[in-house]
Amino acid sequence: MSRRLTPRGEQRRGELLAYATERFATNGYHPTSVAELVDGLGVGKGVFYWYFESKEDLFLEILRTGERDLRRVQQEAMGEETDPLARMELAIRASMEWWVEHRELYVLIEFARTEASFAPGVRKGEKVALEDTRRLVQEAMDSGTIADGDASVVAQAVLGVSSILARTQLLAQGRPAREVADEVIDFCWHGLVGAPVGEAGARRSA
Amino acid sequence: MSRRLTPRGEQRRGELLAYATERFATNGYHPTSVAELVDGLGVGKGVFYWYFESKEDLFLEILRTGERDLRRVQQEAMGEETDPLARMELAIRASMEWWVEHRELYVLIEFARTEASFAPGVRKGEKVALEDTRRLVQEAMDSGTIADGDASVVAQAVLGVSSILARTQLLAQGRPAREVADEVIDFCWHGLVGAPVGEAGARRSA
DNA sequence: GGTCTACTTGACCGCTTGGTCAAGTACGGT
DNA sequence: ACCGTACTTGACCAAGCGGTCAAGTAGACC
Repeated sequence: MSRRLTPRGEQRRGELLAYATERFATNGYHPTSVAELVDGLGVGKGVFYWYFESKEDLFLEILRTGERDLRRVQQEAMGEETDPLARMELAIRASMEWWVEHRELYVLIEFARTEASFAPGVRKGEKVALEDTRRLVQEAMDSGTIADGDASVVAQAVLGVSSILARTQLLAQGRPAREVADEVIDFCWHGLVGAPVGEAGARRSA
Repeated sequence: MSRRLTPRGEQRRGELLAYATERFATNGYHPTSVAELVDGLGVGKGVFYWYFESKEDLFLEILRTGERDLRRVQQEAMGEETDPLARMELAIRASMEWWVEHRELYVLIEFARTEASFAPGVRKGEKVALEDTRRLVQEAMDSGTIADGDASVVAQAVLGVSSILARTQLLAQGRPAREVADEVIDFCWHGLVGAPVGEAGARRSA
């Protein structure tokens, strides 16, 4: 849309984004109508189309800002750390904290991947996340910290474990971010058979 | 619906299921209308409602039969094997072969998880899969093959790695099921740091 | 007080949707 | 040849959809 907004307008836009995020996440994108959104906020329909070009535009906006914010948080968390595995751990921990605060986004991204009109955007975002991770894995392989292999596949596996434990442990079971992050790292670092699998899933080596 | 079908009817029903699966997977559930389905098959709309109570009913049928079939294939693959880790490996390999033949189902299950009306069904199916896996992990922990920990979390992680590598390597990249299964097992067994991570991702210990 | 622009209203529109049904057709059994 | 039932047709429907817009309101700045 790219419209100049006054502070008041900015706030309305924020209300729409927040409410739509919640409705889309709990009811689904398609079953949630624009009418439902404006009624829920007690405003006229024109308000919606003042701030967004279309329902699809709104959804893309939610997706884009979410992905951007997560990446920002991860980069910030890694800070000045130079060791690749340590960087990865920091990013994973930060991600878990982030998901707790943005739980609705999980299901929205999952949905977006299943629809032809949104999938390309999601894939682009995931490509970035994969590349970020792949680079760290490759570095760790080069320095001999972890065994050689296909860095891309390994990175994908790490993302998979993070993703599924975020969904099932963090979001569904409501377990603390800290604990879940411990478990992600524990499993990714040592697997099932490998060395020190801490009983509480909390001890790591690196 | 539970209607008695002649062989001819059975075939029509199969056509509808197959075509709908393909359309839903590539175009999305909501954007694909019943009209599009019957037009695509060149039949009248009444045909659809002769075989299915509703569009939702059709979708649930696709989901249910898919999940049932995958589980059947896994159980068959494990056969008489008794070692828990070996059973797990057999199930993972069988799953990969299965996904190649039923690639459309992946995205359908993902979508179903995001919609209030379908999510409970999916969760039930996933609970079964998790319990199957958890039991194997627990057995392996009890026998000392793998280190102690929360079997449920570890099982979930294994499912996560299988799932994401199935999606990205097998379905998106089109790599052979055999190779992808190797990589799942390699990562799950040893993680990043743990012992023998084969260069080709193909050597395992157990 | 006037004016300009950011914002808001809600009736309205064209269109599509999932679903129905009275009427017909194909076909196996006798 | 005829009957019964499994199947097929497609016009039809109410409801809901995303989106528009002419008209109005509010508040910041002069």
